[in-house]
Amino acid sequence: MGRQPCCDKAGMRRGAWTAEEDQKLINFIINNGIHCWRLVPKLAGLMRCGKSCRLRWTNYLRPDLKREAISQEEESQIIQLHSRLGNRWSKIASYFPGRTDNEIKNHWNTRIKKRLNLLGLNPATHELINPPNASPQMMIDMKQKEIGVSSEDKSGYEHRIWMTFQSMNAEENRLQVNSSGSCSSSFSVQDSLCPSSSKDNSFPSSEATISLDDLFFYGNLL
DNA sequence: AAGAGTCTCAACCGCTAGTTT
DNA sequence: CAAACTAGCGGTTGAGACTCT
Repeated sequence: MGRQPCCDKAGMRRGAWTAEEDQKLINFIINNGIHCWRLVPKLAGLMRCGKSCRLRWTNYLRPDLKREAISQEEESQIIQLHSRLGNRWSKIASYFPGRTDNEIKNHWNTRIKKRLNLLGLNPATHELINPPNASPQMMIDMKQKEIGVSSEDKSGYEHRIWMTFQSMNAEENRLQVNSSGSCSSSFSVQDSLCPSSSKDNSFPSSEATISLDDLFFYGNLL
């Protein structure tokens, strides 16, 4: 025989929490702390299951939660972390004090994911999906490491996407594209390190536009 | 003004790893 | 050791808000 069930599901309230329920939960946790979620609803006088109380507290009532919208910097960080960690939302959230895994997951699913799709990027892998007119050479010579999309708004805030590549024979490079399609690259690969098979033997140089012109097309879509 | 379509996000569901009996 | 539970996680849903026509 195992332990007692956490709650009797019959008679439990579900759905949106009322202000009164919130206050009961806050008061209880402030006065007693959190020891066992199973007992919280009973002791706090709530007709909710412990799981529901835990979720309400961690995602909404905790006093250390940030209330403001996710910033552009945070969004960039989320994209970078997601490229490394995948959908491990709690792990990603641990890098953002005051943010919850649910909040970051929602932001990803409703905004970032959509934008990556628009850019022709696979949100799961962050890699380009069939870029139009992509140079096969680029795909061979360059291994995409990370890609990010800065947020934009309707008040004319600059759209910006960036990609970090690891050239097969060279150091890491970073390239940024803004919404107008112009490019500010920071390639710093020396000629001697360039693959001999590249078109002009100077690929990718700081002047190289390579076939990332294709990428500018995406920039204009933002 | 109103109906339809879209978006947001709080809350729930189902699963898993670890714990307790 | 097995059964049953807890806490936490990621996926999904749906009500309400918002936007468009």
